[in-house]
Amino acid sequence: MQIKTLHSWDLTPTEAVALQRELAGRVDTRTPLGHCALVAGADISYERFSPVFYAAVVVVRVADGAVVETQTAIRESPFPYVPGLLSVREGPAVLEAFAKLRTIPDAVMFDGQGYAHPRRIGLACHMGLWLNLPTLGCAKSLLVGQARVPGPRPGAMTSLRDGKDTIGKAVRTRRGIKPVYVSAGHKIDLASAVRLVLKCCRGYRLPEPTRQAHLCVNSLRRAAWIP
DNA sequence: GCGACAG
DNA sequence: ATCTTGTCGC
Repeated sequence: MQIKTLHSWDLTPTEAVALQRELAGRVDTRTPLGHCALVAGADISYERFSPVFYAAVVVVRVADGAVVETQTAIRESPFPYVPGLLSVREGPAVLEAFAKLRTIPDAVMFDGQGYAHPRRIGLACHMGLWLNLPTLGCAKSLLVGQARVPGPRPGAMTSLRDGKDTIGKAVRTRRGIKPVYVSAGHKIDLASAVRLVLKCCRGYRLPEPTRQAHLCVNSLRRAAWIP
């Protein structure tokens, strides 16, 4: 798919924060999501102490969970892990994989936060601006905010709040496991994001698109392993 | 100043 | 994120 350049990625941490502050105003977290037949999941994997990133985007058919298309990219990232600046570290590699995609998904899920971010522009929001597609964040742990533990049954949820703002939802996707934290990315509202995550869960903690992307990047990394 | 801190 | 085997529980 064609991706229009939004800005340079050659940033210092300070510049990255300034960029987030100006981009945050362009994020749309109020639009209800339309029908979704194809949902993509994106993820990154790498070896400890290595700057080489293995990225993948997997398009899944919501109806049956089948993988429709997979694209990958292997790329170095000079940017360190800084809480709150994950998109600057992982974004370039993820976008390279998206550029190779031929199937345009109806929505994209990211392994990390969307709106539930200190400046309300986590990985999913930032990628949504670049891709100009509906996106959402489905994280395994919290960056900011607090939520009560949701009930034990799948589908149970509680609000994730930061001060007075509701920034996401803690969602139980499976019984007996820790909840995931869902937040809107771009061109989607929170209710739609939660609905889609639950609709994409097929017996595992993580929704199928994200789970498949995770499996993909790990096998890609191991396949590239050269002792 | 201290603690927290997506992946 | 990654380093790592078996093991307790739904």
